[in-house]
Amino acid sequence: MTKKHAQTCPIAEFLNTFGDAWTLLVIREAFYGSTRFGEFLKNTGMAKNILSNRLSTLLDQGVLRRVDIGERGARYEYHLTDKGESLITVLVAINQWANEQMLAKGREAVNLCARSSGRKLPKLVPRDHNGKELAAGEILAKAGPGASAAAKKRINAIPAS
Amino acid sequence: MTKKHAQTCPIAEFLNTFGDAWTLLVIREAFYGSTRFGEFLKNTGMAKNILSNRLSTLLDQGVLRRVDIGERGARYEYHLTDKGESLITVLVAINQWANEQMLAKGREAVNLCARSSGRKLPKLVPRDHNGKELAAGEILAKAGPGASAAAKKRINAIPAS
DNA sequence: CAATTTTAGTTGCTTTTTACTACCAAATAT
DNA sequence: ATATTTGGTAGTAAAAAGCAACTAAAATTG
Repeated sequence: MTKKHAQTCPIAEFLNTFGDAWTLLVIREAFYGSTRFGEFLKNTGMAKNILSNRLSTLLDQGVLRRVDIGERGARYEYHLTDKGESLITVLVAINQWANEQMLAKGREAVNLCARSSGRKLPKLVPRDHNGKELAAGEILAKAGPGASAAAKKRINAIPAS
Repeated sequence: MTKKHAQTCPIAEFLNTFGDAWTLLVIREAFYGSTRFGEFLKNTGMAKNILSNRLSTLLDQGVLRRVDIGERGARYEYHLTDKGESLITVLVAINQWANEQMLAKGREAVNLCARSSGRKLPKLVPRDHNGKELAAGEILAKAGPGASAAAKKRINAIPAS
């Protein structure tokens, strides 16, 4: 990414770190259990310098942490932090969406399942406080306390219905 | 993005279309109600040629559709298709994650709310079939019918516990 | 309806990023 | 002690992003 988004918007903020072709694949691999540089390399197929660069920013962002496992010197493993583990919801949402919308019916590539039961996870759906499913049109963005003046203006320009 | 991921993995598949700094911002804007080229341009801050390129691929992917609103000739609006609208879950997941993990406490920039009640959406969480919340470690990836041989091998290499 | 302005791009150029290959130092294995 | 693996860095060519200028068609306006 050549320039950072200046917008104070969670989506833009997210894209500043994850808005490229590889970073989420590294996260996927971390969830799959990869910890070593070479594992990430092999399982994603990315170039070494790109992986090196992405690992750095993920460390900087506190999404991964580096553990020294060297017996007679430095040798590292990369592990998800709590912040990183909390990305599971995003990964599940993307996995389910792409399985359903990008792959042919009955041709899901990877299903996420509960370890205990082995059953496929039920589909994540936005709901209101009463548990009622919400369609996209029933959801409204509201500026929060951290929104910039520009963001507030933009958000408030959205018709309330 | 300079090369497409070859992996048959929903995350990789998703990244082939959305793995860049701008595409999800265009989707965000579509949810916020932008429909015209100029609106997307102004509200995202992206370059014209990049927007043009991204709109094309989103049309190709069936995420957006183009509606001719010209009175005496062609003039277009871009609208989310059903496929596009179903991205709402991904957007909600990202919005909630970034609000919580990337912005300072109490400094949320944009909260997604139910239109009917005005209340903030409850946090999306992966659950099992009984509605029990699942931590990242309680979720397991399983190869589906569409997985390539390589993907199957990779997925099956993940320890079942 | 003629002239002006706006919209929605496209084109060409420069800068930045990616992809690829070669190289290297430290850690580990033999 | 030597060989091999691991985890990078450096250099370079190709691709993509960013930016400004240009354009054609549509909409507005007088």
